[in-house]
Amino acid sequence: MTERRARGGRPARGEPVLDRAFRLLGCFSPDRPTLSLAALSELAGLPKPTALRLARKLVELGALEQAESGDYTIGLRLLEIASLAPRGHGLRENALPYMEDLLHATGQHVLLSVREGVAAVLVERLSARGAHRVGYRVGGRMPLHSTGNGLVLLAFAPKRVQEEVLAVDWSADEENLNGTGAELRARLAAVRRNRFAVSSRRKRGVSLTSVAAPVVDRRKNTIAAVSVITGSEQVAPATHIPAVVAVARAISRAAAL
Amino acid sequence: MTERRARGGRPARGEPVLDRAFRLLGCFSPDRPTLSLAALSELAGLPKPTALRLARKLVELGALEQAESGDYTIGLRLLEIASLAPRGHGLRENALPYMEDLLHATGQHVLLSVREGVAAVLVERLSARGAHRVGYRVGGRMPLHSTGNGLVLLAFAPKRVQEEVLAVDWSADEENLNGTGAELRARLAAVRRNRFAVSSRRKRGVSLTSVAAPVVDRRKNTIAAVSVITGSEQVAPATHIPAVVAVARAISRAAAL
DNA sequence: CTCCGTCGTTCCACTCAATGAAACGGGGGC
DNA sequence: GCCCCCGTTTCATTGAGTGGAACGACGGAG
Repeated sequence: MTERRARGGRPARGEPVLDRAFRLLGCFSPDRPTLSLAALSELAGLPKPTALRLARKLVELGALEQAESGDYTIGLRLLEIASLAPRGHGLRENALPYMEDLLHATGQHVLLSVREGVAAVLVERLSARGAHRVGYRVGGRMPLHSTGNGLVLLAFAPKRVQEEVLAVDWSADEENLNGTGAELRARLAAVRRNRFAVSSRRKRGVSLTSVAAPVVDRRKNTIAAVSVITGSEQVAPATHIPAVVAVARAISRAAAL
Repeated sequence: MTERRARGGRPARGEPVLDRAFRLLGCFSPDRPTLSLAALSELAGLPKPTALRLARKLVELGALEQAESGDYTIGLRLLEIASLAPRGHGLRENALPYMEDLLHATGQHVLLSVREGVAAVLVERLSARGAHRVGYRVGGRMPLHSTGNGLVLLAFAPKRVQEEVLAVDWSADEENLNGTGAELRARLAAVRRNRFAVSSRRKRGVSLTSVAAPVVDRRKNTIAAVSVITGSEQVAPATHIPAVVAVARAISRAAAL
């Protein structure tokens, strides 16, 4: 009689818990640093009870934190763990003093980034007092084809990665002033020859110029890139090339230990 | 005939996957930034096949990375996610310029930390050229009872937390020069009254003095602590009190936005 | 005041994703 | 040759994970 309908039961195609958990974590972004349960469940595409259960466990583990309002935030535990990433804080630790030198000697911003797939991830940023506000955020991603750091990382990346980036037509990218296809290819060759890159890009009207150089490990593999960013109205960017190259070498030596 | 023995089957008491995954991540430490599968399985107390399966999934998700040697490392993806923690990089972003001022104006190291349970977690550290090497690592933990930052965070923490710390007998702690029980209690009262803390501790023979002050939010809740660390042979630490207090207020204002 | 929408939450019958003992192949030391 | 430890694959077993439904609380609109 009591016509019992199937209640719950597994999802059509089961998806590993870990994938879902990291999808939850991935829902946060600079624009959305805090999220309600409903938003989380919506963004991650998970049923509410599932999102709740996962979020609670993540809070218990310290990966998330919960404000009094009930909204969720990324937790400190993740920072503790992430600070052990050799390509992150490990690298940063060695590079920081040299980056400070570079900041005082040159431009408005000094950036340190590493390649992750077909993007550059910003590991550290130092900014001079009263520098132009830039959109670059530590932990954020930037394109490989239209930034100084990106060009360096791309030029010394495996062929496979280069082809993947070159296959895309970037001509619609407003910020990109580095050309596409053959043009970009020539640029990369130049970067390999000179062992530095100079690149301009347009950001909300103003054009910014970056000078970048590779950081290498013992075996001369490029592991990161340092760059100085200056506004176009400043002194000729070429002035900074020797300083950037020198600092990149210094960091390479410090990181080789 | 083919005497089939039960193969595998669930563990005696099933343990959530997420707990295990984070246990794996928690196995890494400053001394052990890279781990082999065997080490991972050993440290996390997981059967080898289970450790392998989890580690592989974490690599797929970017939470771990694998060197050519096969050893595992913390991955960059975690840094990307962690950089969205409001109490981590969010706070840091606002504090950094003021911390630089403080560094140039005063001591050897400038520290920014927040409380996580009964420990202080270091969110940022700036060090002067040629400063004493200190064991403090960004992302690392320090005790609440024996550091300047710790005392500030403890003094303004909920009663519950204070009692938990006070209940422990710290007299065996070699580094602690702040006393225990009633002594420590009096110290905390003083910190609340003065709104700054001065604390010394012994580190490998040399004694270091830190001057710390609270960073507060709009509602005057203490959310972090800034401190300057100087070697004992330097100028009187008290000299730095006004600077530290002023910078703490500046950061409070900047973080209130 | 009532109504309605949305939010976080609990319940629980249903399964498949997760499990780990066993067995395997390969490399390094002795 | 032998042994030992490493990472890996296999597969019978089962409880951890699941989500539709239902609930109480809050708040804004009527």
